Amino acid sequence: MPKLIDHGERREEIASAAWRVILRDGVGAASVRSVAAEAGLSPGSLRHVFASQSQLLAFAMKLVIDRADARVEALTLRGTGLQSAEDIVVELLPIDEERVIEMEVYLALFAASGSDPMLRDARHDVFTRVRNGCRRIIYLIDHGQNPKPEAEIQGEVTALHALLDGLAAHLVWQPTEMDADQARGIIVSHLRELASRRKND
Amino acid sequence: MPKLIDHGERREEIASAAWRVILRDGVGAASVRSVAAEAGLSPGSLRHVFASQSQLLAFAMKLVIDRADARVEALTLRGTGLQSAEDIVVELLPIDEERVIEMEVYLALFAASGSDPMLRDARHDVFTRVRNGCRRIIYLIDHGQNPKPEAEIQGEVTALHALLDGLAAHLVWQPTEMDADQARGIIVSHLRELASRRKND
DNA sequence: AACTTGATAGTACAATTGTACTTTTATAAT
DNA sequence: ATTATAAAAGTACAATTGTACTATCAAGTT
Repeated sequence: MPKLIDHGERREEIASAAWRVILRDGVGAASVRSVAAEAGLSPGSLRHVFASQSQLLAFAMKLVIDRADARVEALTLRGTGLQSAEDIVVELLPIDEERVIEMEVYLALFAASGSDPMLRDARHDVFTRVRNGCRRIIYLIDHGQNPKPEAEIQGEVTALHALLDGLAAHLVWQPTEMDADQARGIIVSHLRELASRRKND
Repeated sequence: MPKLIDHGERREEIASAAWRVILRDGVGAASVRSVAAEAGLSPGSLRHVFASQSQLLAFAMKLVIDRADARVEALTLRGTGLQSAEDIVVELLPIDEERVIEMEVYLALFAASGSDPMLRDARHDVFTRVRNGCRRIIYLIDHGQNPKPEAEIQGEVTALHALLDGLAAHLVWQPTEMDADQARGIIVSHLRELASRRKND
């Protein structure tokens, strides 16, 4: 029997090396060679784990959401639905360096996914998971209220998702014009207005 | 004296060829050669007009906003501030094919601008122009109301801008999950709530 | 008609890319 | 100790890249 390697772990190592390259030099520079060098591997070794560049980048994209999911799951939720919703949403914003890195990679790969079938699949998967997170948040706010028609809930989920991604994009791409406190304030007041509107009707 | 060419017009021709390439094959495929071929020119000719690839892509990015600006300027504004604001915002959303194309190019270049100095400048310029458009919209809604503290207006401008870009991104990247009517509805109800909140206090 | 000069075409080159392939190394079962 | 085999390294190759360069074309001034 030969040497055996934990493929899952190795994949994460390589993907995080890809993150570093994307952060430093952009998606365009994330070639098989440069990522392999960043990970301290030979291109041949990398190819042993990821059969193609698309696979590598798709994995790197999904890893972003895995990490965010893990952080949200680890949250101990506070009292009211609104408070918990705020905690979750804030966790999804790129408010510290670690989260900025993740978000930058997320957006770069999203925008670069173009027509590559593998990246398109990953993009759709990631989009759906974030959308579901937004749905959970809206349900949390709804908790204890009169149930609303599904169509209205859909609209609110969609709006929250768009606002969240827009804020994230601005935080990453124009940090001089948007800072974490501002973004947090916008999201929190959006949720509060939503909750108070619910109470009033 | 030799043949003289309208450089401005030629630049727009080449930039729109670049748009087509970016749409068809993604930003990564927008090489000097492929864009030249799409425009029916030789790479040498293209280089005569754009000294580098960065210049070409930066120009292509700014052209998107020039077009959108022109459309907004051409609008004959309707009655109340709120109605006009709605007209403008809707004009900025990618609701038909022409606008989808523009937005796709806008986002692709935005995300690819990474650390290229020329693209960074163009990105900042474009961001500022959209931000100013949002400011104009908020002022339109404010029109005739009690003037609000500047800080509050800033927050509303920032939020509107983020929501707008987020909706645009989803329309372009996940058209199956977000359609033009939905996006328009979200933006319009956002503006209406904003206006009614103004009236109440 | 000759010429000047911008516009265009074409070619060349070094660098980098994704992928395929072969060789070497290391480890666990026999 | 031998061996089977996964992992890693290394090499090769065709294709594409940005840019530089030279040659050709065309138009308007003289």
